[in-house]
Amino acid sequence: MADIESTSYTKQRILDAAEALFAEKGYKAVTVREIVKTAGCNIAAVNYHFGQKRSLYLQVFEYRWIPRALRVQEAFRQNLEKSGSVDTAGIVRALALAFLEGPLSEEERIRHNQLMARELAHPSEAFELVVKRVMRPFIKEVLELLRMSVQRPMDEQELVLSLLSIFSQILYFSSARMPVSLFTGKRYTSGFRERLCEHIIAFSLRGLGMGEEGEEC
Amino acid sequence: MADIESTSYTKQRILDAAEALFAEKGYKAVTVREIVKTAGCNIAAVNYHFGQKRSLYLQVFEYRWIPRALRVQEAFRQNLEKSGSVDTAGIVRALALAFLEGPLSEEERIRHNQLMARELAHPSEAFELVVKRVMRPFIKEVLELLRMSVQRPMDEQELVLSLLSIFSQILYFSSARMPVSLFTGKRYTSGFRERLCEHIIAFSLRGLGMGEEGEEC
DNA sequence: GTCTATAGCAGGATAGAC
DNA sequence: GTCTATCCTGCTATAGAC
Repeated sequence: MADIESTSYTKQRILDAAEALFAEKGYKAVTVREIVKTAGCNIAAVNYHFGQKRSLYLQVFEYRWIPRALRVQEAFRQNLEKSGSVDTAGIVRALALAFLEGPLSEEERIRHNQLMARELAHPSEAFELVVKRVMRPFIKEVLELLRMSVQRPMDEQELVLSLLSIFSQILYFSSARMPVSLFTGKRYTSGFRERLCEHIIAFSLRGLGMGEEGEEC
Repeated sequence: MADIESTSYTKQRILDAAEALFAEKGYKAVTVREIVKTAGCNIAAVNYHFGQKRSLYLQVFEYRWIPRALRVQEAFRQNLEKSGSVDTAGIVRALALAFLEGPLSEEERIRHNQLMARELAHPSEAFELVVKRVMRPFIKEVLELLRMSVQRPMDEQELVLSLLSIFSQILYFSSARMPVSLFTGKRYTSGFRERLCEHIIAFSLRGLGMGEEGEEC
């Protein structure tokens, strides 16, 4: 991540274009021609910088997705620190805020979550990388925090499943925007996003068996 | 749906093969050649029966996905009837059971949910059809039931969002099997599926603000 | 490091025999 | 209604000039 920033500007443009297109349409549905057209360069540039389409896809994760995921994790830690007390409510709120309002622009967040939703549904080599470098350490970290804070008796498996329930909502509400808009009758304005965030926090906290506590965003 | 059963056997085989492949790989990633190879027929048969690839995709929804979704809805109603009292716990349980253990074979259910997950992430004309004929009426039906049964004061929007939270978990736990297995350390045996089902029911019931009630599957 | 040109192949779709 | 044979487009990937 340090050296890639010093490399060719064209390479950066290709990575950006590729990520946006892969997120929107999926690997197979995107053509290299489309990518270079968006990036404003020639088709041979992809081969020069990445060798082949597949390795471009993997490097999108390596140099774009993973660093961004680490920024989200860092935001979670900062949210937690700001909230002072490390209780369950604080953890869930810090999680939801980091993933739904966090350090990413709205566009970046959609791209980020869609790319992940695609890998979840159809894991590839990229997924292994993400599990190892991002998900496994983060899940471990959050589980440890939750384990200490949760009051109600709860075995390890229930804790893991509850965390996955929380992630499932975060992913759903940020990936499946169309059905959410359809059934709530609301467009994704910033006010509505805050409302969604509050809902996920409240629903999940109760789901974890914590009564109502702080409710402001 | 009545007349399609009387049509050519080849047409049925193509629909079956196409659905399985579209669910697994997505529209663009599947080739017509692959479909006819799986269906054991010739490539010209697709053109004869469906005109073009796109309309084959749409007819998969028309003649396979939608009828199956209606069977799941019917299972929900029967679950509800069996449970006797129409309280919130009964509704949530009937929902989760219909979608996660319901009338579909394990294979059918994965296919069904993956196809939906794909449409959610990238809605096409098929999604409009599904919204109109399946989702909108069903959401309306379940919302009405919930509205009558929920005790705690809850506005209409909160009710809709809570229902979506429940669906998000159902979809996640049946589509994202790999990460779920990874982080729980469990394979998707029938015992584990029951455990997941119980988790979703318990988490969602608490999420809706109902305390613990019946807990057997 | 970026381009043009092109090889080589796989895809969707169709014509026409049976 | 199902087949074989074929058209043509658009894809990835590379060779080679600049």
